[in-house]
Amino acid sequence: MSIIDEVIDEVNSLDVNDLKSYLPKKKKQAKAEPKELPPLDKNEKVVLRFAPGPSGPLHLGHTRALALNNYYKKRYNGKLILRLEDTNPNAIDPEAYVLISEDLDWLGIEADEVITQSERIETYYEDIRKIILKGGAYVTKSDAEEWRELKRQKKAHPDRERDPERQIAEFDSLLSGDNGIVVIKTNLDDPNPALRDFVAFRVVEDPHPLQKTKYRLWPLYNFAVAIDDYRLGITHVLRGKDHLNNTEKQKWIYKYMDWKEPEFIHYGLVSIPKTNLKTSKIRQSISDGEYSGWDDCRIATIRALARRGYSSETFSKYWEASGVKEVDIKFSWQNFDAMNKDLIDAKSKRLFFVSEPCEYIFSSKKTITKEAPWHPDNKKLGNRVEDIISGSKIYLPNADLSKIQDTSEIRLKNLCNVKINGNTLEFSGFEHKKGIPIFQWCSGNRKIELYYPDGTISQGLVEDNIDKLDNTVVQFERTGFVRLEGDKAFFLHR
RNA sequence: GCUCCCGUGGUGUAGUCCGGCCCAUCAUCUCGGCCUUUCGAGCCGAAUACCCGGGUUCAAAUCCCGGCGGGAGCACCA
Repeated sequence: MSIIDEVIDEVNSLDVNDLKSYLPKKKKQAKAEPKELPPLDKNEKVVLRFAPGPSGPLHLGHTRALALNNYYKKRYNGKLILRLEDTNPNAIDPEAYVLISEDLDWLGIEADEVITQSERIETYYEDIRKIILKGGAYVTKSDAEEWRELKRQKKAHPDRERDPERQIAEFDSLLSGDNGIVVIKTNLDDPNPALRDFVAFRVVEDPHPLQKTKYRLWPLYNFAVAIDDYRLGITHVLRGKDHLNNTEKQKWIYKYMDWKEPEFIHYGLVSIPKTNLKTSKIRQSISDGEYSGWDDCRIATIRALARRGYSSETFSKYWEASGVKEVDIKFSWQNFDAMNKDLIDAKSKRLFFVSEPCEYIFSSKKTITKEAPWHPDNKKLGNRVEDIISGSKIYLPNADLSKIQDTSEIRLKNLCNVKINGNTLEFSGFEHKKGIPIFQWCSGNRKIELYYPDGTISQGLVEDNIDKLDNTVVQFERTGFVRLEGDKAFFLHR
């Protein structure tokens, strides 16, 4: 009998309960401490940047780059530069320069420096001259399609081979009125067609919102970015995977200039479901009158989310938890909302909200006092108190009424029991009875409109004492968290 | 089509570099139970994952090969 059979027999003979003692022990959990994002390679002061195009205010999609860059800035006591990339005169909303700064302020992110690319055009001119002189760039006035077709075939355009002095002369002619482009030479044999020779400058005659007609030759994205990242001392470029090819292009500029490259980190793409983030589309809908503005509660701009009552801290928490991996991820409103709820729950006061109110008259021998806590757990917030005299109007939510009999006894939450008799609510005691339906109610006629992000609007009544809660986040019990704004309330989440 | 990146529960994430302490972490969601003057929160419990197939190895989420799947780029936009 082999040793294996012996062991099998022995094990089979054991009692089930004895066997349990052989199960591996559950390891006790190691740590509840929040996990950290991976460290950065660093030998020097960390300098990061956030670089949006000023085409509109910031939206949810921008907050990942912002949160991650700001995280590392704080972790390494580094520096964060806000760089406004306004080198396409046709794609600029002049208001965006201010809107973006406001959005950063609201998020609680402080840029140590603000740079506007359109103020740095001379720098770009100087550096491209150097690259041309080194033979790293050329000017062509050829037809765009012809030039592109040659690239597709991995062939050099004749203009590519001219000597640097000639290229400089051509460059000057672009500054003084000719049409053409400046191209960075890369490897024409590159198997990736996206990486063969890319345009560094082009002519745009349209006036720039800030520089007006001062310039006509404008740098394109990859050129301006590479120059600025170096000139501004950026040590770590942290951005989305969609920039993978751009990184390869930008490296050519570092190579020609003989510059040390920053560390490039690319995180995966985020898809944000059921959310329109396209600035141009939102702008169109605003001008069509469909949306009330950049802060319409149906869109996912920072200002709209702020108006709904999200805490700015939620954004950084969410993105830090999502990490910097190159996997593409799906944004989860559910997880995001759960994090936000964690932050606001303990400090949000509770209010009754009565939708589709039905009017009743309260009847009792004496005045009854409502004494309801502002928060069920956080007793420090105290109570809201209200005297209800016989003959007062009481409003009850229609949806709840439809579930009960006309003559039922119900409990008015935090007040007393009543019997429904026609349109009268007759006092029937204070005793807490099990199983009796409990109703939220309102005595006043304070109307409020509740706006949901899906566009629906619910009409209802709210407790009278909301004035001092204007512009704060409260919880309408059983409905969800909302932010109050005058006679409107914006739905945040459950 | 070409080039590049990436595949762990419904979702996000830890572990992958340096194979074993991983019958796989944490959060959220879902479902029970407790508590509660409805909701929420809290507490207790349950369910759910290593894309597939080969290989290497005593041992594979982890290393190798091949599939499959997802995403991005191929602009005189950013």
